[in-house]
Amino acid sequence: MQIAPASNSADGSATQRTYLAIRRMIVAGVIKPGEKLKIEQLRTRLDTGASPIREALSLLTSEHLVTRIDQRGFRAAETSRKNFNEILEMRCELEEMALRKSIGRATDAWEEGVMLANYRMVRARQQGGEKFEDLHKAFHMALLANCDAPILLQFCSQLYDLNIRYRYLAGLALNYQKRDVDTEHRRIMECAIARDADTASAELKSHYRQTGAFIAELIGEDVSD
Amino acid sequence: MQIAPASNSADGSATQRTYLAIRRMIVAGVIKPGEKLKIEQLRTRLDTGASPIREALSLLTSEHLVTRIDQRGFRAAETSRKNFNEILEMRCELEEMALRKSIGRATDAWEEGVMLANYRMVRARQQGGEKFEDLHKAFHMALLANCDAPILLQFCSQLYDLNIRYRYLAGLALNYQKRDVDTEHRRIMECAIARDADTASAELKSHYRQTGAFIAELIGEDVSD
DNA sequence: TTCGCAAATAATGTCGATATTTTCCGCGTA
DNA sequence: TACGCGGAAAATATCGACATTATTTGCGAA
Repeated sequence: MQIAPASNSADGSATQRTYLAIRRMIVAGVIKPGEKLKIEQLRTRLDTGASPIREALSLLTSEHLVTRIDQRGFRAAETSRKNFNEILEMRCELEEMALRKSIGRATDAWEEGVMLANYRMVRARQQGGEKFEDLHKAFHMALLANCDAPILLQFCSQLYDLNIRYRYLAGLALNYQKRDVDTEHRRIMECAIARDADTASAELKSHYRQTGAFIAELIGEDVSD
Repeated sequence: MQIAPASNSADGSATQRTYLAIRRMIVAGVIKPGEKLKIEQLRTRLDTGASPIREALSLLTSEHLVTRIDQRGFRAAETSRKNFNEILEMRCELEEMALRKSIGRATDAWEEGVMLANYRMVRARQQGGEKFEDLHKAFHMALLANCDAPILLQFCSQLYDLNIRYRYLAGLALNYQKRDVDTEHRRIMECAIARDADTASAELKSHYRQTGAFIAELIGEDVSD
């Protein structure tokens, strides 16, 4: 098995770097919901021209992290409880689909990939580095990676980022330690590797909904849904 | 009820126009799968600068209509039977979700919107204009429009375009007349308006799968899935 | 003839400048 | 004081030009 290195972020074109940088800032809450994204401002901040920024923002618009109003520029997407609920629900539906497919086509290589991703994630938490969140996503994506449905996979990835944004905004990277999240992850992984799609799906959704319920409370905002 | 005009395509920024123009060309098969999309070429063809084209292509990349290889430019996305099957399946799943939500929240205004969209679509076919395909999409989207889940709706819209591309490539805008598609549409609409979510979903999926099976055959290509 | 290397060609990606549009501010009027 | 109308300032969107990278072409050697 070819072990992939832990993704370099310094490579690639200016557009790619800019895209990743802005996305990171929005997801991590450095840029707040609704905040204006001025080209000039980003230009100096990221030390690049207008074109890469514009392209990056266009991409982010497709991903619902940025909204665009014609002739009036870009803004970080607004957040709302309703939006959060939709993301959570969609995630449960689509990840279940992907997980079942993944398990249905299980191979040794996939198993190993999941195992490795879990190991890296757990280690990162113990070491307390900043890498944890990326590896957390990598673990969840590794579970789905075998589904052989690129579009579905991309939807899941997108929804993951939208969801994690709320976690950052709620400011509870810490809260994780209270629940025994490592155990939850291990249970999901073990069910998946044991080819038990029903239990794995149930555990996965429960995992998401527990975190989800907690965050939903913190969002304040009365609005209906 | 406010009756919306049948969408102007000449308005908006250069980026918007460019985006719509290129998307239309790819979806309609004027640009073939895998074809190189040279900036210079598009620049003269659409009479605009490089920036709007680049932005438009970035957007289309997110929608799986264009692929990008770093430092090597853009190409129209490849097609394959496997890709088609994924699109079809995703569409059935997601549109069912959206339709059920839409019906669950049914209102008079929504009913009227569906009715109107159907009327316009049927009329366009009879008159044989080029507007039919747009109005066909408008009808299907009208069914889902009430779901109150913007992300889901966008996924459906995206998948619709990906799917219809295969119909164009198979070259059977005509084939439609053989089956009584108007009746299928009417049945779906009537079930939806009658708040019968189960039957409506079943009819909708059957509608897609009938067309889908027909197209899948025409794709040739042996490949596994 | 075929292969590989190197120059020429072409295309991408990026930058800085400009025209157009929006936004902000202050002034005059009811 | 409140309102609306300009005009100034700022920001967006777009263009044309340039640097960098890929691709093709042609030449020489095995």
